[in-house]
Amino acid sequence: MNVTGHTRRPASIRDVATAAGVSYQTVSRVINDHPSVKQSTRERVLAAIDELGFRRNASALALASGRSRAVTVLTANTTHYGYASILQGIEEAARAASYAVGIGVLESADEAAVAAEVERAADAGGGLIVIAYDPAGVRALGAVPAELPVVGVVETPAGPPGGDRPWVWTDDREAGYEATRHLLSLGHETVHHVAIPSSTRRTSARTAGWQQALREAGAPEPRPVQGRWGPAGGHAAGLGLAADPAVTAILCGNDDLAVGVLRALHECGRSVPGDVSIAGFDDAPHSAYLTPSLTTVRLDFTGLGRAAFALLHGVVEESAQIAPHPVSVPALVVRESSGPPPVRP
Amino acid sequence: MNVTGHTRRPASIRDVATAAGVSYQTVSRVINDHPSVKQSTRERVLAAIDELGFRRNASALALASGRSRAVTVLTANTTHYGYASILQGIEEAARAASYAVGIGVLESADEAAVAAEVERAADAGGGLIVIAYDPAGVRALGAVPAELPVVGVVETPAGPPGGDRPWVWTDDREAGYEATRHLLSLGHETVHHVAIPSSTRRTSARTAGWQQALREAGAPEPRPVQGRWGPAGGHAAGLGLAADPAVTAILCGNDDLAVGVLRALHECGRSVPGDVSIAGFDDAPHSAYLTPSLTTVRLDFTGLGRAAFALLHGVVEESAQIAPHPVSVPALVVRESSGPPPVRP
DNA sequence: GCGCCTTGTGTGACCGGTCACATTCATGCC
DNA sequence: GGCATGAATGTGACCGGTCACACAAGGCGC
Repeated sequence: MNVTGHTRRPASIRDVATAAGVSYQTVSRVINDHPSVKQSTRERVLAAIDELGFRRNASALALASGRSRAVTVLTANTTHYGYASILQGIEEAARAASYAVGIGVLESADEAAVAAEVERAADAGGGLIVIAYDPAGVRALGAVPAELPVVGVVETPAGPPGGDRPWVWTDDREAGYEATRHLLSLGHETVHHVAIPSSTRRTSARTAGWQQALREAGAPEPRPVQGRWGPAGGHAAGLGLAADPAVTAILCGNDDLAVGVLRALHECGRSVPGDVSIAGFDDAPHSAYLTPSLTTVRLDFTGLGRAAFALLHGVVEESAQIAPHPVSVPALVVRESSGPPPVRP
Repeated sequence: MNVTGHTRRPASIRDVATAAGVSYQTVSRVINDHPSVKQSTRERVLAAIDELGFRRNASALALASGRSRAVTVLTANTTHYGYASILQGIEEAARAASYAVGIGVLESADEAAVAAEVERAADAGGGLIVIAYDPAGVRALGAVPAELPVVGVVETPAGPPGGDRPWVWTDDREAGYEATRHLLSLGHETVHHVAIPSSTRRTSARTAGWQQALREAGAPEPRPVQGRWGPAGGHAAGLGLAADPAVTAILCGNDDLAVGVLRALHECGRSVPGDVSIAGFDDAPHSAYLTPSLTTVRLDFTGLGRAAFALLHGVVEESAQIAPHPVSVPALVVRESSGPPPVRP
């Protein structure tokens, strides 16, 4: 609450200049740490800056200098663990490079809605990072005008999504493969699968890895159950699988789904891992503390976010280029929820 | 990929103007939907805009018009359910008002670090929303220069945090009170408490509500166990409580902590709710699907975020003012994890 | 004692928009 | 027919910075 009551407009460098008895250019030199300013002058200007509460106008800076030092993240979700962690990684790296971080949520995968959101993000200026793990994200990545600097966080590097845009990725296919191999190695005849909503109309990379492992092992390939996001989706899908006594192992598209599946099995009186083994993806913070604790595949989302920013930074600043490769190998974490199948009667 | 190879600077309204054979002001009128532009002219300009891929420069717009239509959210965390949900609510409301949303993470509560982050956020222009649920956030709210438009999302409206800034809040104290009353009403002699890290040096509002309920009921007041964030913190705290046979009811500062406490009790062979009852806060998505499902207090974080933005919007645009009151009443959700205490031998 | 470089400072144009005002032309009214 | 009115468009200044360049004063070599 200032005493004057009405909000006066903030001080500009010219205000500071007159207050300090110098030209605006000298003020500009001071705030930019230009060497050739006399010490006494510098102090006078700094005093004026402090007194007037001068704050450099970001818009004017961006307009005049051309560089915006901003990145906007487009994502379909901000609350799911994986998405939130990627965002966190991006923010970390951006902060270190003193970039501003903006977010835009793709609430619907609808063509027009996505286009509008991309437009908004583009208007914000600066670079773009699009999390293209789902249809909305993939569509958004495709809708980004060609002249804008953009990096995609994608599920699979090959294939149409992303076009010729730079991208980063985690090896979700490998993760799915590893997890499935683990379950098969315990003696399960096959592994059922509750899939996350996929980025393409076909199947997610995780699902593809699962399929590959089954095929290599010569195991039967049950049809994957399409889950919605979140524990509720897992629960719904799990109720169906729990009713089938032939199901002894379930690979869940992420840990959230796994929570729902665990609950569904519990409700149907099937024990984990006694009757059914469960594995998830992501190693969310609570997964280790569930009962039973969850076997899962850990993916370095935060590192992925950092890599995405680093890549964008390289593109925008046209300096060091970073090779777009998987930033980390997925790590299988075996816990209580997976074990050998029940002995056949 | 444009054929020229080198990135040419984006088209401005003057480029569009010459291409369409009109003045730059006419272009400005077209992009602002000014009524008095001849239909044929408008079409000509729109065609030129389309052809040149013109995009209105956000910085120039903000600089010239004064209005920035941006809000920066300062928060200590983006992944915890409550924080993430508030952010989601803010984004939703901001998107509806076509505001850009920026985020700044307060990684440390250290005075200098917080000040630097506030500075960065202020530089970004536009309004600020500070989530002041923790020491870093409270400190940040206090460090915001007086002349900047800011709204705090606070734990308790009274008291020093926030100063005379506008704020929104959820009635965490009431939530703590309700949950404790519920547990007492089941017949527990008293309720133990694992607290979330508090916003002040004293106790969180949730803890205060718990205390009040115990006092009113004349129940003994055990010292609250200070937990860190997340399931790991809950687990550590839970191991201590699980060892004490006198403990029959535990109120956890949030659902994440509750997951850890549940696990700790399980490891110590104490059943829930048979031996010990558990309640949490927040009603996180997975809480309903845990085994046992978690009794908790639901708080409308998304609505809180929307309200925070609405308030800021009112402050910035100096139009409709919204009364800063609790946006929703906390709702107790009773599930499997709470029940009567075990019968004394 | 003159030119020359260095240090310190100021001036004008510019970034890409908006705003206030001026101008042109067609129309309606008396 | 003269004039006010309104629609359609253009001109100049301005927002708050940066950049390129000009310029004054002092130190140094010759």
